[in-house]
Amino acid sequence: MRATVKDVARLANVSPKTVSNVVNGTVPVSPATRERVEQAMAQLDYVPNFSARGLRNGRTGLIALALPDLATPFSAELVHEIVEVAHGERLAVQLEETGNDPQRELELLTRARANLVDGLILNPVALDQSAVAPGMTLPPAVILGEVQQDIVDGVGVDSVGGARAITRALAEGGRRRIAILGVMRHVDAATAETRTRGYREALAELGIPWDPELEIVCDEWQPAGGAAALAGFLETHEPPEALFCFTDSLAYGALSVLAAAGLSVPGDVAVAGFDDLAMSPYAVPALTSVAFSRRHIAEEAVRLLLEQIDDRGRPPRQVVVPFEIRRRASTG
Amino acid sequence: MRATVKDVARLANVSPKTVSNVVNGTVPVSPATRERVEQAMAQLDYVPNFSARGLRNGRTGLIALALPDLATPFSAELVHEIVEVAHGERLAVQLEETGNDPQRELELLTRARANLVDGLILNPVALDQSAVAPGMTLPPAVILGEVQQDIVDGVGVDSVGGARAITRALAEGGRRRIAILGVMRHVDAATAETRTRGYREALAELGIPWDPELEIVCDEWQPAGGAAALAGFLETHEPPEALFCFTDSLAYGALSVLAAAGLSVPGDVAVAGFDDLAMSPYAVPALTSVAFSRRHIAEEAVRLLLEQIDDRGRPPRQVVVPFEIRRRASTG
DNA sequence: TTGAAAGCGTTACCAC
DNA sequence: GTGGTAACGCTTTCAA
Repeated sequence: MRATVKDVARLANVSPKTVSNVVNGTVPVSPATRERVEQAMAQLDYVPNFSARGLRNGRTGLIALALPDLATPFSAELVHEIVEVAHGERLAVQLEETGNDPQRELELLTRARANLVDGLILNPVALDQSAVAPGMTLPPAVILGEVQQDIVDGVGVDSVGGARAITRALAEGGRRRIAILGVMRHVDAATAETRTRGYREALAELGIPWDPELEIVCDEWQPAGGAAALAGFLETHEPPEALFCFTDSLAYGALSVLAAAGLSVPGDVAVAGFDDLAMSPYAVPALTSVAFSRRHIAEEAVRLLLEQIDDRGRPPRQVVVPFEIRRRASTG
Repeated sequence: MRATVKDVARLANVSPKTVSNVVNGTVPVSPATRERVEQAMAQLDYVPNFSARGLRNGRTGLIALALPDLATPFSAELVHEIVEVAHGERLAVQLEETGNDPQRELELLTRARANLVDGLILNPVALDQSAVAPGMTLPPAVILGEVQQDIVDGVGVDSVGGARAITRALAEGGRRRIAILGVMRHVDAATAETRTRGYREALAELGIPWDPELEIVCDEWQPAGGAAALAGFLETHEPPEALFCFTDSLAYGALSVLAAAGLSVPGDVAVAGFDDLAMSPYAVPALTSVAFSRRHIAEEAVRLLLEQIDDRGRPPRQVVVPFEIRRRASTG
């Protein structure tokens, strides 16, 4: 059986309260007592019971991270940073997968495993504003991605700006037939919308007429989905001069299809992505992308969450992290 | 303030125990009572307090998953499957990152956050047998990867067999100068050792003399590490006819370097990996790899863990999941 | 600076 | 089938 505060207290000849004081370090304890208690803890291999602590003071030291698809490289990079940052704040991270299901997203946000986790970092895909009624009491939560919920804290990239900048970068070599890959039809995805908007704004600024044919639909933002969508496009259309893929994962699929079709990148088609995944410099050819710091996002998200936990009802706040274009071989 | 069993009981005119019975469904409850209680729960938006439940019955419904590096695509695929399988067993997953630190691995395994999680799935890199003394009482734990701990449950692939099979596959076209990428020098990594062993066994079977020069050292199993190691090799050696990379991530780095060096794959060098990541079919060229089911691993790991939780002290068990060679363009 | 007692929300045990 | 009571391990009063 595992040792409890009582066991430690008995062995150290103190009261349970004193043991607690030593463990938590809030109240000063005399060095001699502290020494005795610490020795007793070591001897009994004492580990605090987090359930009991959580029950007593309403905090578990656990936060939940909910992402639509955990299997992607992007999720991995984000999870990694959030776990690391949370660890630095002595928080553990519990993982949830929402699978693009708005119902599941909403459920987490409202009911939550409300009493197991202190707060929630959520990357919703299809959660729309109206779902969260203003009256509801929400758990401390931070939304990742496009800012659409002004009721909750949010952290996101400037998707419109990034899309505009990368579209302009693709146009630099004089290319004007610029396509995008990743427009969503069946899902109401804010990220796809904002990136489309940035693309269109760039076209307007460049004086390039908008051609709806060049907005390639792809509901699955994975290499397989991107490959299938682009392959379908090439069956009925001339290749574009440039292609902006809404994520690097989509771009990998695109590069694969272009290589198979005997089209050279960037000779025939310049290709760019968004996210700048860790492996994008090692794509063939190395992929130009819109980069932003996952660490930065993680830090802001955890910080905002802790602020909310400490001060419920503080007004919601939005943070936008900056992006940067990384030019590599895929755009020449 | 959040509703408790007492609030629900009062509203439904029953005792707290009855509410508990309804929630847990172990003891039969009359339909009428059940109806009243469920209505009261809905009305009060009742959510059970997991800390209290955990304190009371010694189970939290949380398991920990500890991986060396969460940022890799492989981790993402594994995490995804384990979270899904655990979810099916009504378990939540808490994530830990060990960063190849044996100290951290050992700490998790022995002390653990012992009272917050019911069990632990651990993918150790450098944990050696001797670290875990036979006398220690360990929490329920399952080790992922090479079977080296016969004190604990384990789930792994047949790394030796996979490495041998892929080496033989690389030799099929008559190639005899076959190199490997991913041998570890600074880390005592079981996976690297077993894959090296499989490679050497295949060479012996094929009658190909062993050349230590062709065992390329690379301590970092990422595209960047693989690229750097292979680039260094090519500076002082002729290119091999075939290259077995110990993971697909390493292979991505290798493909990138070979393309930059103007070497064709598979024309000049056939390349194969291990893991068969989701994006490997979309590498340029599509990557041949040793495949195994992450889902299978997840199912076995969670199953073994649950068995242990239900029956502490049952003798440790080892599971080996099968592999399969997936031939793609990178080997012709 | 330390001790005693109460209570967090839940469920197991035992009565009815 | 249902209700009381006690206990899980911890921390927060309040006293000394």
